[in-house]
Amino acid sequence: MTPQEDLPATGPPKLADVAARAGVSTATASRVLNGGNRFVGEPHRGKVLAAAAELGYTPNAHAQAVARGSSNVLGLIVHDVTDPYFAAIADGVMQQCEQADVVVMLAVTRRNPERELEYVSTLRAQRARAIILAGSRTLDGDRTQRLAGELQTYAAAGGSAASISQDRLRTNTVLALNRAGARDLAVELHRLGHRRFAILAGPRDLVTARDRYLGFLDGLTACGLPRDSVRVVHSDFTRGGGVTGAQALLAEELTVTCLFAVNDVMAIGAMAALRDAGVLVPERLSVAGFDDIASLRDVSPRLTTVRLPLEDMGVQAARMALEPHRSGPRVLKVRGEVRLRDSTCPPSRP
Amino acid sequence: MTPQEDLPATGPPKLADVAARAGVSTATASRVLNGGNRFVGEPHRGKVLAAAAELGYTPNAHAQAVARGSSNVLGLIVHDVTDPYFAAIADGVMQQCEQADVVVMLAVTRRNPERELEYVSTLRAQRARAIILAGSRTLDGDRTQRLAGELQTYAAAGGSAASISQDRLRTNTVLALNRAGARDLAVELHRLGHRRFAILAGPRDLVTARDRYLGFLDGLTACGLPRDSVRVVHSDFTRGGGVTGAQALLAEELTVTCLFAVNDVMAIGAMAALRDAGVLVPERLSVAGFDDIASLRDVSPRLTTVRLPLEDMGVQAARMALEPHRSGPRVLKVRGEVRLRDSTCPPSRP
DNA sequence: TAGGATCCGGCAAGCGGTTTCCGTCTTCAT
DNA sequence: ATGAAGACGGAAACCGCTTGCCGGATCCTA
Repeated sequence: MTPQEDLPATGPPKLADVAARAGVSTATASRVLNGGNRFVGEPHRGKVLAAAAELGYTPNAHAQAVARGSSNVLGLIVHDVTDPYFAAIADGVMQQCEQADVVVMLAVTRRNPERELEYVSTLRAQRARAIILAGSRTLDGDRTQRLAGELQTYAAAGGSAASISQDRLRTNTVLALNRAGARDLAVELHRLGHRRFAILAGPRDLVTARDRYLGFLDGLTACGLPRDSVRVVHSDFTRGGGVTGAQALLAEELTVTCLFAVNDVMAIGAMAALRDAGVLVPERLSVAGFDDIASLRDVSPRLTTVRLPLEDMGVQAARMALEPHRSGPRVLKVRGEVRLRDSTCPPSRP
Repeated sequence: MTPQEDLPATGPPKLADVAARAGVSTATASRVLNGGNRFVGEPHRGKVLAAAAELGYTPNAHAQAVARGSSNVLGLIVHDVTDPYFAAIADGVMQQCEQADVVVMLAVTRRNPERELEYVSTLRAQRARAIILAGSRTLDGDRTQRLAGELQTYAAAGGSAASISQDRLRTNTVLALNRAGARDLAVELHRLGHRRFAILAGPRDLVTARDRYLGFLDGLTACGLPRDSVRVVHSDFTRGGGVTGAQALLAEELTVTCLFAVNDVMAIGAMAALRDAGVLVPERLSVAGFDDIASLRDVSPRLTTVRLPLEDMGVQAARMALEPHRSGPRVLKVRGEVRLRDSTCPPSRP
């Protein structure tokens, strides 16, 4: 219990210190403490273990990484940890990593694509065993190409990657079928009797937002509604975006009966704005979101949405990324399920 | 844009490759690419940069860490990322780290104290530049001592740590004045007219829970209420704990007019249970929480709570941990502010 | 009892960088 | 012209750990 007693305060004890104290070579010490394959005879073995304990020795993971030529770090890049969507995914990823005895480095881009690129580079520098990118791609083809390129060289160098969202990066992907999910939702909402819709479509250049938006439109046109009868508002992909989007809608004469926000946090923001404006949900206006984030449990009215198994998507992505190398990139498609809840009902004035 | 063309696919390019291609020594290459202090003449400098770009060179952070004897990784240990409390703290920490050009490794304990210990060890192995522990200590003195010990040796080896919660680890701490905050809240609630209280006190051995619980009791007794007039229920420190705690309360004859849950997520769980049971909040029962997590914005009725500047606490902890070494551990106290909102009102049946 | 197989430690050569120290070449004042 | 002072590049010694290879001891078999 009394660590480093004879070290002259010169940083943490090293393997050599342990070896010296145990009266063996560093090779032997290394073998008993970390090396897996070879056995070491009992007299030595015990001494090394004792010495290590007395010194409070912890191997230098960096040194091990360089000596072994591999590390057990997985990099996870998300846009925003405080967003329950990413929190759920991160949770799944970390669960899987814990099982695989891998530690995760978390990077937060704050929705800045440039920073995403930077972080990939940083993680490459860490020689991360795998990199997972959660979060939608943008329509910026140039940047996507650069990112795909980074990932390609990373893969060429033995790393393995996975992305959660779109399969535009030529790498393993957990692909959410956003378009199909949104289409299903539109059909259900139409079946409920709605004919006049507004969409909080999120940013124009965010692929996830766009897919959901277009999918919803698909659904409506499939039901025979004219495409231009739908009121579309673009705003941020965040709660704040939901608020401002709803406010924009409220500023004009409100003739729609149903509002679709392309993700739950936007829907939540919208509902807050509607509440402030005294618009009743769902009586006056039905609202639906997308994702089914956990915090939905506690918003009222309970939000109609399309459920995505977020945590599991994180698990799957981690599994793909950690799995021994396969030939080509794999794509795992996950389909959302419509969950009709209290925030939607048949329109009052048909 | 055509990476590694002449390497025989032998992993990522190394400094030596760059140096060779540029026709200089590795020393020179190192100096232009990473070394900060010495200048390199233009002819060489340009060639090295070009070679590095052509090869797609990224320095091996592990090798750098071992050579330099230091790394730029900060370890952050939280109980649960999906809990908005920790998400907010993590967000603050990461903001600060980004500024300091430090990457963060996130570890999640799932509220298992043993795992906390493990992770400290792992982070020690990573030679993390700093370690931040967010999350309450337990009453388990033995374990706390072991943890403090780990941190001590870590500090002795040049690391610096910070904790967010209690100052029981003999290290830098952002200390939430839980007891005082809870006391203030109790006084306000008493002032509102409440005389019969129930407390969802969380786990018995969690210091944060205990402090808030005792503080609340302090406040009530200061107002002249007998300590044993208060109904106390112990359950998990989570939303689920709030649900079960409230259910336990509902199972008996409910005579209290006000319910205090020692954190917001528990309060939210409790409100859900109450809603399911048809108990109106606040008309029939006032409910209050603690923390003021961000997701409170969207629960209704809006929850009365004690506001803690979570994100800022994360920032401060990171700042402390990253700041050049000072003599002793610092303790930064932060006091919560009572926020009276819609979930509490004067009792109907006094 | 010889001879090979088997074990088990240690030596030392890396892993991919950084940095000290030294030598050469300028530059500039005297 | 000459010596001192810089400036700048390279050789090589690390950083802390792993691991291939070697050799001495022990064990087994014939």
